[in-house]
Amino acid sequence: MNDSFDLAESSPNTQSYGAKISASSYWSELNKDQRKAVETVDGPVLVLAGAGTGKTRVLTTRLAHILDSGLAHPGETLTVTFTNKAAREMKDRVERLVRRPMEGWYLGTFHSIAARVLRKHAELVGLKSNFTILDTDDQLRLLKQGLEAHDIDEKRWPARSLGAIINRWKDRGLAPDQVTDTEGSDFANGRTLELYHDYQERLRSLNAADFGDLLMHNLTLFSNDKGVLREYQDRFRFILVDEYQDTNVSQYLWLRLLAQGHRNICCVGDDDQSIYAWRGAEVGNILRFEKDFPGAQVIRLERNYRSTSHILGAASDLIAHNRDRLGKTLWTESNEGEKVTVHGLWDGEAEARVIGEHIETERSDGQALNDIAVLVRAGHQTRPFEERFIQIGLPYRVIGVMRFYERLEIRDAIAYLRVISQEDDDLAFERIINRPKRGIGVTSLQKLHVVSRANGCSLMAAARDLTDSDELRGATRTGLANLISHFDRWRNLSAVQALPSLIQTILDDSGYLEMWRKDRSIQAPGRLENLNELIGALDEFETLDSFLEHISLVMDNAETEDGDMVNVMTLHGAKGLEFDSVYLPGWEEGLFPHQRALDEGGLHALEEERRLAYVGLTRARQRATVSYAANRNLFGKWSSELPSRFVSELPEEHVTRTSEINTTADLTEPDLDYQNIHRPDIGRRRSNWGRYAIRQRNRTYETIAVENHAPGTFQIGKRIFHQKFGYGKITDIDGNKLEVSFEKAGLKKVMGSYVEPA
DNA sequence: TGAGCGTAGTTTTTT
DNA sequence: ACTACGCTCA
Repeated sequence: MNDSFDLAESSPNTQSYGAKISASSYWSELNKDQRKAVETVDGPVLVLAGAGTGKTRVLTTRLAHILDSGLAHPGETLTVTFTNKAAREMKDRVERLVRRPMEGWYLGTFHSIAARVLRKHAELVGLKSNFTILDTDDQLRLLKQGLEAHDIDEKRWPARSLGAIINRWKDRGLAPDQVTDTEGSDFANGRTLELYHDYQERLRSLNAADFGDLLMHNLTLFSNDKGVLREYQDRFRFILVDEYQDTNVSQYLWLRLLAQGHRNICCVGDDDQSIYAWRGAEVGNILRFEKDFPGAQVIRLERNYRSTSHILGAASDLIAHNRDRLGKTLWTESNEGEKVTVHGLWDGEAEARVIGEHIETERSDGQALNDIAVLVRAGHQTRPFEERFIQIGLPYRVIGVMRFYERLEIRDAIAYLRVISQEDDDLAFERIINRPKRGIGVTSLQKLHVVSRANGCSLMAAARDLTDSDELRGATRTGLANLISHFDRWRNLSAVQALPSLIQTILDDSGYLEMWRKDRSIQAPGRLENLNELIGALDEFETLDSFLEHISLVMDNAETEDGDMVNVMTLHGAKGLEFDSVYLPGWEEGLFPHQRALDEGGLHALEEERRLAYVGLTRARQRATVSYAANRNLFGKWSSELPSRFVSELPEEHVTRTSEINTTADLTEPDLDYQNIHRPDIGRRRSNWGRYAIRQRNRTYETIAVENHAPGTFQIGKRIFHQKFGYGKITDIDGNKLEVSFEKAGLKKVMGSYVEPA
C-alpha cells in the first residue's frame, strides 16, 4: 500500500505536466461516440455504455488521455471500480498506454480507496489507524454475540437477517443515529436499531470496521471535518467511475462529495446491466445523475462490437420488456450469424447431456473450449454439468467457487497473524484459541469472556489474567499459558523475521500443521497444500500489516486453471466477460426468474432477473443457446417446470426453437397423440404431471400416466390446497395452469396437478 | 469434549 | 440431496 500521497504524488512531474503529447496514436480507432466520451474532460459526463460497446476501452483511454495531455498528475485522479479484477485490468491497460510509472494514483475498488482514506483519518471516527477490516464471517460471529447478549432467540431471529438489515443501512450511508425508517421494525420485536447501535460500539471497541463501514465512515469523516473533505476535493481533479449502475447510495454520496471540488466526474454504466440491486445497488443513481450534476453531458455508446445481429436482436427485444430503463438502441454491423437456439428438454440430466453434445460438436469444429461458457442462475446448477462433463471427459472449470482466502485452513492461519498484528483482535483469537485442540472448550472460553467484559479488556488480556489465577486447571491452564507465551515469542519474531519463515514457525510451533498431518480425512492433504501456497504467497509482502490489508480487501479468486476448458459459472459471475459460444440452461419459471426474487422484490426484482437474462445473452459473440427442462430435481424433490417467461419473450425472428417435450401449456391441445407408457426410471421420480408427452424426432414415444383430477375439480372461486403455498382460491384457469390467490403466499401460478381441492 | 442425531434452510456476491 | 448447526448423551 503506497501511503505517501503527501510526498511523492504532489512532487511535480516535469515530464508530463503541461506537456502536450499527442494521444491520437492510441485512440484513432475509436468511433465518434467513444472519442467524444474520451475527449469531453470538462465537467460531469455520464457515459451510457451498452453491452459490448467498448466501455472499458473508453474508460482507460480517457484516463490515459487526461494523464498524457498533462491535465493532471496520476495522484490527482481518482478511478473507482467494484472488483479488484477490474481495477487490475484497468491499471494494466492504462500503464500500457501511458508508459510511465503511475505511483501514488488512486485507482482501485471503492473499498480499498475508502480504506486508504480512512486509515489516514481513523481517529476522526473513533478508530485507530491500524483498524482491522472484518469480513462477512467475522461480522456474522459478532452479530451472533450481539443477539446473545440481548437475549434474542437466534433461531427466530437469525444473525444473517440482522446482518442483511444492517448492511442495507450501511449501503445507504446510515449510521445508527441516522436511521429513521422502519426497515428493521419487524425484526427482533423492533430492537434492530438497538442491536445495530451495540454492534457499532463493539466494532469500535475491537478497533474494527466491516466492509460497509469503510464507505460509511468516510462519509462521517467528510461531514465531521470539512477540512479533510476539502483536501480530497481539491486533490481529485478528475474522477472516473466504472460500472456506475452498481453503486449504492453511500458510494454515490461519497462520489458526489468528492466531485464537488473540480466537478470533473465521468461515470460509465449501463442501466440494463444492473444486477446487484439485491445488495444495495441503486440504478436510480444513473437516473439522477443529470439532476445532481446540472449541465452534465450524457453520451450513449450504442454500437456493439461483440455479438452477431441475431444475438443482439434477441437480447434487445428481451430487455425491451423492461419498463424501468433509460432505453438504448444497440446496433451492429457484424453479420447475422446463427439464430439463438432454444431447446426444451426432459430434465436437468438431459439438459446437461445435450449441452455436452453440442460442446463436443463445437470442439470438433475447432472451437476453443476457453471461449465457451455455461452460465447458470444459481450456484447449485453447476452440478449436473460437472457430473456430465466428467463422465464424457470434457475439460471444464467452475469459476467463482471457494476462494483461496476463504478456506478454513487459510482463515485459521490468518487468524494467528491477526492476533500477532493486533493483540486486541478477539475474533481472530477466539477462532484459533482451541485450534488445534488445547483443552480450551466452551466453558473456558466463557470464563475468558466474563473476565474480558468485567475488565473491559481483550480476550488475550483476559487470558493472561486467568492463567495467573486459579480459575483454570490442568491441561486447560497449561494449554492457554503455552499459547500466550508462543504469541509473545512470535510477536518478537515478527519484528525480525521475514513473513514466510514467520508463518512457518507459527504453524509448526502451534501444532497447526501437525493437526492436519494427523488428520486422515480426504481434504487434509489439500489443506496442507494450501497452507504451503500461503507461505509462498507471503513472500511478496514486506510487512505483516500490508499482507493483512491485502487479504481483507483483495480476497481474489484463486487463479483459474490453465488449459483449454469450458467455463461454468453463474450469470452474475459472467458480467464483463465474453465468449464465442454461451449456453444458458435452466430458463424455467421459479428458477429463472428465481422464485425468491419474485416473492420478495415484485416487479423490480423481475426486471432485474430480466436484465440478468440480457447480460447472459450479450456475453455471446457467435452463438447463444437457451434451454429449459420440463422436470427438475431441486433440493431432493422433483418438480415439473414451466418454461421461463423470458423464453416466450425472445423474438421469433432471431430464434430457432426445438423441443423434445411438450410443455404443460401444450397438453390442452386436442390433436396431440398421447400414449400412456410408463417408463420406470421416470416413474420413480414421483412426477406429479397429469399427462406428459415427450416427442423426439417427430414421434411421441413417452407419456407418463399419473392420476389426474376429474374434470371440473377446479373452478374459479374454488378453495384449494397446495403443498408449498397452503390454502388459496382459484382466480383463473389456463389449461393445466391455475392462478391462485393464496392466503399466505399471495397470487401465484401453479400446476393443477400440484393442488388438491380443499 | 466429541460423536451422533435431528432440524431447517438452502439466489445471486464483492469488498 | 446436502449442509450446517445446535442439542443430547456417553
